[in-house]
Amino acid sequence: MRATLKQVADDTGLSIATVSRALRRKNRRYSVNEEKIYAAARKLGYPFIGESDSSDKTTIALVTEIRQGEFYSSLFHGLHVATRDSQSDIVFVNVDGALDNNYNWQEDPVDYIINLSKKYSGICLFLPGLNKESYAAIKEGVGTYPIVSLIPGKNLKVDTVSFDSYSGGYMIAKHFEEIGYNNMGIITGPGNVMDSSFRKNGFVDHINERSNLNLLWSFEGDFSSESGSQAFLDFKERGLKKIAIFGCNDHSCFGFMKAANENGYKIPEDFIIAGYDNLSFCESITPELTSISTDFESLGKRAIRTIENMVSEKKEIIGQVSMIPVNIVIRKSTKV
Amino acid sequence: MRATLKQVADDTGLSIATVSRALRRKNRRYSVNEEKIYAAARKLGYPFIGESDSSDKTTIALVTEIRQGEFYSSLFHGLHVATRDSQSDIVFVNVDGALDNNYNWQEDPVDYIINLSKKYSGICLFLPGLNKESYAAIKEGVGTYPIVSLIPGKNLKVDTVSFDSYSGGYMIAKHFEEIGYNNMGIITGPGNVMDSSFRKNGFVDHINERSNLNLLWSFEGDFSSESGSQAFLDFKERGLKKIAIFGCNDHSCFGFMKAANENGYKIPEDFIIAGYDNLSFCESITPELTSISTDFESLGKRAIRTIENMVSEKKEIIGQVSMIPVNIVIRKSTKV
DNA sequence: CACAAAAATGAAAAAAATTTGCAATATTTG
DNA sequence: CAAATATTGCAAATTTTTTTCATTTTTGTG
Repeated sequence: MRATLKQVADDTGLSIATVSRALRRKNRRYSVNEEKIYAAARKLGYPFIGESDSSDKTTIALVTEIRQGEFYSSLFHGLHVATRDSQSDIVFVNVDGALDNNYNWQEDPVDYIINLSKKYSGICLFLPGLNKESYAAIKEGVGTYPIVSLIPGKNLKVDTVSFDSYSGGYMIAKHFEEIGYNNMGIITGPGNVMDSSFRKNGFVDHINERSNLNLLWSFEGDFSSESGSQAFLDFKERGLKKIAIFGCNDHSCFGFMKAANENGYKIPEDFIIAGYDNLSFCESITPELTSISTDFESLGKRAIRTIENMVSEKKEIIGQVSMIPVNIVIRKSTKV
Repeated sequence: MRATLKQVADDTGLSIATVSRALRRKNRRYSVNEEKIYAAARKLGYPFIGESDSSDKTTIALVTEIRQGEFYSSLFHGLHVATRDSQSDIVFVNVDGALDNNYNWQEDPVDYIINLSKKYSGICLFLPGLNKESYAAIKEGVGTYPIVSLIPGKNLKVDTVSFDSYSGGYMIAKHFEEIGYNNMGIITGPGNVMDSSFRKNGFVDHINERSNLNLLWSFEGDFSSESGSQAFLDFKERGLKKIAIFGCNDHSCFGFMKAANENGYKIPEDFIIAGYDNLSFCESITPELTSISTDFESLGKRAIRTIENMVSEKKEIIGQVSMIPVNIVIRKSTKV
């Protein structure tokens, strides 16, 4: 039910007239009753002047499961900065407790997301592990409403703006080749996370394209530092040396490097290694870690521009994909 | 001006009646006109059913300058988790571009924050570097409205919920003493950031309390990894050895340790070191870094409970301070 | 402490906004 | 292609909000 002045009046014990006057007044006076009225109006959801975010700015929601780690800050920061010279504001919305530690969904957030479309002018989804069926259901639910996923996927029904993870993996393999390594290894990420697969595929595909390159070792990790340490134990057990290792994210590499260091291995003598994400810690570790850097501001700008275009044009072209290029930052961990 | 159906009708070119029916319909039909109506209603800020956040949940705004780094993710995550078993929802609001790199304010966000009080039921401020006068102006502007600062300060006019940073610094000094170090050093943070001063004061005060303890070295840093490296150069130049160093945040320590490592210094043989924040990298560095761990979930819970109490009780006790205890996590960097 | 001026309040009238009944069109379905 | 269904605009009916006016409360001053 829509909130009316009468409800606010009943809630505060004041008359409708008083409430009306207080809420429509231009400058607040911060008297006890006025505060009471404001509080009740907020509680009951009564729309009052000054509530609307001024101007013609549209509001875009970034829907994500807020987790810890530098990565999420970078994402928020990038999107936030991207709004500075655009017509849009951005709000961060959490899909609560929906992902477990293995990046699988516990509860289906489809209905929740569909409902958000009533409130905001556009939606950016950043939900790794959300499956194809859920995307389809969301698209079905919102119709031509502007919605963009920031996670790469195959044949998704929604538009996608994401980093060119495939090229990232590819660039690492190419870099390894250029500095003279033919034998390579990989620590993969969670199999159900699309982004992780793309990174891996780009790397593996370049190796397969060249007859002189070999993938000698592969370890299935989960993006955690611990899995990097486990990867090292496996690596050590197999007696591998002198190979070039691609860790599908920086954290895996940190765990791997630390375990290697504790076991007396030396970089680049015993192996070289490169990661993905270019976290700030890449520069704080010894040797500094080569990594793929992603520009969240570009990602944010493109995502917001895509949504703004959808708002104004209402074209029905589904499944458009925008790739944001990534860069390789070469540091000492791959300097021979 | 408050938005009316007529405005939405004019904007869409449909009649008032049609707009009324579309917006009050229970299940959406996603026809072209209906989408048009929804879009216009959102744009003009017309309040429609399904827009209000259901239930009786109050919405609390966390006002911060979104920056990169694990720290901010932890803060968001902690506050988000804290809302799970409370009556409140939380929204993250950015005060745009207001802090420069030296943690000084460029534009005064006071008016903006005061305006937010119309929209949300309570406000958490996390704005390091905001000065006393600004806090006073905000308090003046919002009256008895529930507002809490998450940054410690001296004699602030607003309630504060913050980590017990002073004790954190104190605990480090005590730990150093217990493991047999009498000579100590400190890398401080930005002088205008209160939290940084408290950490330092706790550390220094413990040293001053004991006649056998000496503060041999102090370096003024700015919380960055680079300043940690600079600190090392200064440390090396002075020929100091065998002292216990407190870096006022983990990043300073990372920079310091890396520079030390590159210069052939060994930990714990040449010095021992402890940081503050307990970032995940503390476990990825060799040796693992002793640090003060802060529980953002507790901070969030307390902050939210404080605001909820203020909403319901409306008591006028200003300047209450809640301290959230911190813990020392002892790792190899201080194991002798 | 009395007294005037200013501000706040509620009841009810006036104005404005929203919903609904109805008939005319448009679209879909068999 | 006709029947059924859905959409739309106009105008009447209803609901909500604002304003007017009289009364009460608060504030400021001698």
